[in-house]
Formats: sequence, C-alpha cells, structure tokens
Amino acid sequence: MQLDKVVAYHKALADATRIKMLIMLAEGELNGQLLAEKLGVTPATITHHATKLREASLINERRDKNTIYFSLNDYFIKSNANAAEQLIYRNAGKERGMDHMEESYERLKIAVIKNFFTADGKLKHMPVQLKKKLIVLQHIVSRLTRGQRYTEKEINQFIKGFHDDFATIRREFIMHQLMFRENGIYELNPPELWTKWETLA
Amino acid sequence: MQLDKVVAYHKALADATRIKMLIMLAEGELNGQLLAEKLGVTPATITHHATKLREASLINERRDKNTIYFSLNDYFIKSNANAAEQLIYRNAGKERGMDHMEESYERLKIAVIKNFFTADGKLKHMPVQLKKKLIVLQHIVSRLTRGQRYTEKEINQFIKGFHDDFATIRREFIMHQLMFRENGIYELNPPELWTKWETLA
DNA sequence: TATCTAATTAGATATTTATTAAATTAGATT
DNA sequence: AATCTAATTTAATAAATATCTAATTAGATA
Repeated sequence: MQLDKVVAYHKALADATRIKMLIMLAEGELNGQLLAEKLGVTPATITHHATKLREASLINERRDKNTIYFSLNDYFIKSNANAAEQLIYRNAGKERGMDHMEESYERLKIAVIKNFFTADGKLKHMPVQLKKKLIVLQHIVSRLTRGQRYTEKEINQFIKGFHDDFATIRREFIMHQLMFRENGIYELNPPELWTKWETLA
Repeated sequence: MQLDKVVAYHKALADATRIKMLIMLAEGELNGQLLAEKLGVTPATITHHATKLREASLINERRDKNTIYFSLNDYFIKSNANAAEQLIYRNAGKERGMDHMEESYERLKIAVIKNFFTADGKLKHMPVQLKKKLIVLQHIVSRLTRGQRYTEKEINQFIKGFHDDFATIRREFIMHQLMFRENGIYELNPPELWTKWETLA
C-alpha cells in the first residue's frame, strides 16, 4: 500500500538541512538564493532539497519574474505526521477488545446518518459533538471520487447539494484531513488519513 | 534544540524494511530469526535495523534464554509523530491573529483552575469538556519535575494529592502525552509534546 | 567441557545521497 | 539583440547506508 509514501515522507524529513528549510518557510515564503545564504549552502543544494520536499508534497512554489518563492504546504505536513502511526497500527489492534468498540461505532454511524440527514439526503444541521460531526463529514465526502481533482467551485456546488453553508463545510473537510488543497485544487485524501474518532481520545 | 532528535527519528522511519518490522511488531513481540525469515533478509540485517530503531527509542527488547524478543515502544512512536510539526511551527505562527487567542486562553485557564480546584488545591471533579480537561491535567502535571523518573506507585501517590481516581488521571497523562511510560517508569514529556487545545480543532 | 542456538560483529560491496563547481536554461530588463 | 538574474542541470566526489557472508560472542543445554 502506501508504505512507499510513508517511507518517502520520512526520507524527506530525515535531513537536517531540509528540516531547517521547513522551519524557515514556516515563517513565510522565501526564494532559493535567500535560503542558500541563510543555510550556508549553494543554490544548487537548495534546488536538490526543494525537489525532495516537493516530491513529498511538503512545499509549494510560486514564480514572480525570475524568482521562485517556496512556501510550506501546511495541510500535508499535518496529515502525513500520523500516517506512519496509522499504517503501523492498522493491521494490529484487533486483538484487544476493540472489536465491539467498532461494532458500537457502526451503530452510532447509522443513527447519526438517520437523524441528521433528511429522507432525500440533505443535511439538517451539523452536529456539535465532534464524533458525530466526523461521521457526517465522512458521509458527505464519501460521495466524491478518489483521485479526482476538483476546483473550489465544483466543491462548493457539490456541498450545496447537502447544505447551504458550503464554506464552513469545505473548511472542515480540510481541517479534518478528509481532503487536501493545492493551488486551489481539491482532492480526496485516502481514508487512512482522515481524522478518526478513535484517535481523538 | 532537538533538531537532531527529529532528524534521527525520521531517519529511523525512512526505510521500508524498518517500517515493515514495526508493522509486524505492532501485532506482538518477535525474535530476530523470525523477523529475518518473514522479511526475507538475514539475521545480521535485522540486527542492523534493530540498532537504528533502538537508538530512536522505537522498540524495546527482552531476553529469554538465547532469544531476544523485540516489541514496540508505543508511546514513543505516538509522541514523536508530532514532534517535527511542533518544531517547524514553533517559531512561526505569532504573525496571524493568534495573539489574542492566546490571551483569551490565558483567561480561560485562570477561570478553570479557580472553578475546578478547591482552595487547598484539590481537584473537585474532572471537567467533561476536552479543552478544560487539558487545562486541569496540565495544571496537575506541572507540579512534577522535568527529567525526574517516577515509579507507578509514586505517580499514584502524587495524583492522590489532587483526586482519588488516580488510575484514570494517570491514564489521561499518557493519552494526552503529558508523560510517557517505559518499563513501568513514568517521566514528564517536554511541554512541546503535550496535546494542546489549539491543535485539536 | 563440548555443543548447540540466537544474536552480534567485522569486513566487503553496491547503492543512495548530500554537496559543490561549472555549464545551461528561463525569463526579465536594457 | 545583448545582458542580467535566479534557478536548474550535469558531472564529480565524498559520505552514509543497506545488505550479505563469514567469523565471533553470549548464553543455554547435554
């Protein structure tokens, strides 16, 4: 599965120079020359590291005249941080009394969908309780297609099929890592990255 | 600071064989020979990788006769997962309108401590709301000493000074990564690793 | 004590990777 | 068109690392 991805992500962060780059970019975007100077390496080295960070989707770039400005890809950093943990623990865990927890979660899910959606599939209102809210968000987002890339306009339109407040819901998709956004394009995250209620307490 | 540590941690996870080892260990402890067989490498290679994982505190070992059994060091995996993120974002972030959020958080903290603790410092009862619960837990745990190592008995005794239900509170210390446990010994995590309310929503 | 077993070490090899200097490219500006 | 600037590519080098085989060690067991 995404073992390769997890390895690639950790390789990207397994170098002091790259971590320092990210730390600097966290304060704001910077161009290659400046990064090179601040880190005491040549621009070629920055290009090298930027390539690795880009491949791991950890940074974005923007061109202005001759200068390319690098910036953090926030959402990716946050979502990947837990990916390794998820991967490692996913197969395991069934041993301990987790099964009936999952079972009762399935029951909750059915109840929530029944209670918060109308018969024709509209969302009545967003639950306040986080656990239930996650169920609602995941229920909605599951109607999207894996690998498909959506414009913001398309996402808005899609959400409006469920509820008028598309801006809030769109934001929650990102916050809970159901989707990620890059250069205004939205894409579904793999379900392993979704914020799960089990991981919250 | 712990830049080296963060790099070392990610290096440890930046290899497919090591990730596979961890995945297997998540199901239960295994000895070197078995790991070698399952992964299709020689025992020498397992030793090599086990050394790296041990250096990053990701596994424990236990000897029985001639056989050494490896197992996961759960808490470390969980707490380190966010360390990089914390490191990267720590310096930054002050820019956006975060300051007044922090200010209002300070006010909340004062109110929570005033309301949930008696005059002589006992905990009346645990708040239900997560944000407030974290404040209470952090308030208690702050009375412990950084770097000091505590037995479970000592921790129980310490918590009893605040509330009778030491077992629950002790578990919450671990869950919210205020402390970590290794071989029955408890130690404070650095505050950067503590679950913070800002990171929860 | 001799033998057996699991693990580690030592040494060798092949691969990956971080870095640089020098050449090249992409895109303004004059 | 000529020039300037920032970034990238190329080629080379040095360091790190994943893996193996063979030798050695640590610790039972006979």
